[in-house]
Amino acid sequence: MPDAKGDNFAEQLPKHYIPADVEPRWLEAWLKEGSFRSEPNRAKKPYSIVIPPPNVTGILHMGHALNNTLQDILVRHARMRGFETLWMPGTDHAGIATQNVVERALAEEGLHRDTLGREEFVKRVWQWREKYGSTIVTQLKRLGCSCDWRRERFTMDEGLSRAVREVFVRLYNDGLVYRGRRLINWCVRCHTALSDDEIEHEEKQSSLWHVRYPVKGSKKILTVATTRPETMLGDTAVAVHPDDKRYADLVGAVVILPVMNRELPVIADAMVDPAFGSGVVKITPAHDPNDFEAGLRHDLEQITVIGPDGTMTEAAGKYAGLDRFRARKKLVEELDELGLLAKVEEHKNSVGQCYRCGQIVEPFLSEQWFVSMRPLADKAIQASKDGKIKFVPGRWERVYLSWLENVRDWCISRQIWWGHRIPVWHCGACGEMTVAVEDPTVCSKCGSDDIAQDPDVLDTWFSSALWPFSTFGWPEETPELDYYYPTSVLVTARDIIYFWVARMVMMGLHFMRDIPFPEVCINGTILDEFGARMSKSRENGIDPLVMIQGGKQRRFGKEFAYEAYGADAVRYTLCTLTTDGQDIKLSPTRFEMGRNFINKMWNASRFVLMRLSGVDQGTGPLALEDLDFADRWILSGLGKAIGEAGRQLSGYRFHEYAKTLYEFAWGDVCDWYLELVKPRFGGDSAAVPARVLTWVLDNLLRLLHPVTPFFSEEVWRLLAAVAPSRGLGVPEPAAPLLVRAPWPEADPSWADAKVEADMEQAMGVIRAIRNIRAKFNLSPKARLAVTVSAAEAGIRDALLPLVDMIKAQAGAESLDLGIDLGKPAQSAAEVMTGLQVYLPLAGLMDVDLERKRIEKEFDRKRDTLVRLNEKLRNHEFTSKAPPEVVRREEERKAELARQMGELEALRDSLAN
RNA sequence: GGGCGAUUAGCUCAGUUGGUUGGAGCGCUUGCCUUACAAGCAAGAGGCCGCCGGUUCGAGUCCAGCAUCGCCCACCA
Repeated sequence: MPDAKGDNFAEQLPKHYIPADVEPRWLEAWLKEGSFRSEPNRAKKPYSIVIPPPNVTGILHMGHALNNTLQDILVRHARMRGFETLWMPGTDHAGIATQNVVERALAEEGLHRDTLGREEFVKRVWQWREKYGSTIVTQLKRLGCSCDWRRERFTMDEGLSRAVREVFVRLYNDGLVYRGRRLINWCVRCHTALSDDEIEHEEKQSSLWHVRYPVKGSKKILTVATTRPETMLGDTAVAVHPDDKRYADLVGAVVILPVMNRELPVIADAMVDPAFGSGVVKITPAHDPNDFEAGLRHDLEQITVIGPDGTMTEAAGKYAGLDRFRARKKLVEELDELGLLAKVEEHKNSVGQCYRCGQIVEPFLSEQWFVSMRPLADKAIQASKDGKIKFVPGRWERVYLSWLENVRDWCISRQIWWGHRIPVWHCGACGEMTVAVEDPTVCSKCGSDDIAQDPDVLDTWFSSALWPFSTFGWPEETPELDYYYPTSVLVTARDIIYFWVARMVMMGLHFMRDIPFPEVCINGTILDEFGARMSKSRENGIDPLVMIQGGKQRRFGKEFAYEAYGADAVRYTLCTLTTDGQDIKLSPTRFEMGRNFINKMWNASRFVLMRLSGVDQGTGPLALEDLDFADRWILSGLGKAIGEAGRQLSGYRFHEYAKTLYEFAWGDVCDWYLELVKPRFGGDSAAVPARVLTWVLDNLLRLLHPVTPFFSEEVWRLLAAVAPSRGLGVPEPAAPLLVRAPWPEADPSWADAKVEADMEQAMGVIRAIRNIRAKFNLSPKARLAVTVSAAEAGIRDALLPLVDMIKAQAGAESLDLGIDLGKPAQSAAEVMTGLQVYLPLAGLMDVDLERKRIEKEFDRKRDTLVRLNEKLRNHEFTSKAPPEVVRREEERKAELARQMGELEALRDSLAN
């Protein structure tokens, strides 16, 4: 660790902040000190967050960076506020995603899971996880995430697996888990069932084929419209609307299914929309959800013509063995040749695709396990309606509710190998199912030992749904579960409101009899600089690690090199961009903003450290009278900033929090206070400004810590070397580590509206002088004689004690302050609220330029005055607007008139 | 088909409960290597707040409609 000793150590500090020299060091130190550890502690209030567990296959992307930065800000803030704070980390086994990744890796070695066998394959996945599964965890640490890493969990851990089994068995016993032969979504590539939520719908241009079905024993033809002709091979009926007069006589008749020459009954069912197509629908119970239902109503046969691998089955006759899309093409050709293709229309329809591999999914009839959602969902709806769960922004509550209100039963069985095996054993002897938490050895009914465990595994989201309590040891009644549940808030992205948030609420309410979190903070989605989602195929992603550590990155077909902005800069930038859950258009250059801010803070800190070394700050309390005007002003600002920062964080207004710090730190402290304090470090007057400066920096670091933990911790350490004890009262030793230091509190006595107003006035004068300097291109070194003419005594008196300060900041040799002082000859002027500033420019002034400037100013004010006069003459306004508004406008009018008078006089004086 | 979000400076975005003269960062212009910082300092230019109505003494802000873009949902044979 770089030395922080010796009087001039601060001068040795680099002029640019170098995150790479700082961040890894603190990472290690915090972990070594156990700074993020948490234990149940009855003496303190708990604050807990469970991390949205990233997939073990995952590598950190910008969405993670944003989501986890926000969580870390909340967690660090809570920790500093004195809560017993736990951020619970972990990863998700991500069944299908991980299986796919490992299958691809095996394919590179020429291996396939089927040749390895289930046991060996699962072993390989575990090995893969051992090797690569901690990648994202390391990356989260690098980002600065202050999780209690000792407690890291994995959804396939022993404990969590136990929770999964327990939940399954209890739900089964409650009648909320059941098995059934249903039409589910089937991915022909992943070879598994999927839940409705795992399907992504995409609108595609397709065709609507009209096919002629001859009526048996008649010359009549029924024309049927379909978007999926290949499924007609599995038709078991055609249907018309019961009230459709066109076909009333045909109900009960029989049609001949083309190609297959199967006889199909014509049935009447209200599901048919007579206005669509010909008003006749083919019924394919095994390949369409509507038809499936209709098939049940009419007791129709279910013929599966498309198999699990996406090829046609034996039931498809001569099309057996053909890929489903080839079969479609050939079948359409055959129908055309037979003269049975009435017409083909353009048609848009949405096609369901697997969210993991993108393959078009098939409705597929099979035996699956389901969770009965209605009773669980109703509780989750009630929790929200009772206000027990609040969404931020609130609009997401409706999204959550509409899903719950329309939710259908959840297909939870997956025909893959990586995941929680369903705890059900089928008896070969009697067919009974034994559902048990512990592996049984014999059938629960007949006692036979000829039992085999169900081959299916559970949907990944089944175990994720238990995350807020399974991670704390449920079903055991652990101290953690008791202490940290419910958690304090959930921070996540909107695309998993259904998958995850709603299901956690359902499971939490059912098994813990309490909500898992009272608030759900939904952060925006990170998009590229053109507003597109980041994806590998678009090559538009921005790697957070590259932004943090620097390096090369391919984007849009080109390779770019980036400097190391540092984790703090990435965090700060993301924080400022987070406004009310809006999506974020991001480009790599945005991180310069965070880098610049931290660099500015670094240099301000260097300045303070350099000034402080060797200064005796004293040991007694400072009285307000001891303080300079500038000290009073910055303390007043500090108090406001502390209040603001805390309020904004409590309301999840991350952007406002960052902005508050930016304005106070860069605007007030750097641009003004540091400049004001400089002259006071010359002689022996340094004790007071040193104390205040130390205190301001101390507080600022604490305010910054949640968002820029590394930088602030580093400066905290450096500050301790020159000012181990701090405070405006009797100085007290600072906390050894900032990460555990208390969140600042504002002393109400700091607030001083008069000081702030006077400072505002003085700043105006300083800016006016600088403005004139710039306008007339005066050398920065030119020492000027300034005249400030106040309109009234109050203004003069307020400025009187600040004359030296104004002179110093504006670079004035002299400053003549008085009431209604005339304009010195050949001077430029600035007319401001309550006063004029004059600057003599003998020989330097361009009279025409100055006249134009004055006239422009005058015209602008006149226009305003005209509008203001109209407003004030309007009786509606003066009678209806609140009196203080009217009064304010009256005052404004008077001031405007005064300023116009001054401008007029100025213009006239120019003529002379 | 239903719902949600967005539309404000050249770009990316803030804008609290309606109330003086609508802000920031980047970019741009001018001048500065001023002993914390050129990743900086100082000064400045740049806005019919998407369009059209309405409510109101007063609308970027509230209401209705329209347009454009984006997202989500939906059993759209």
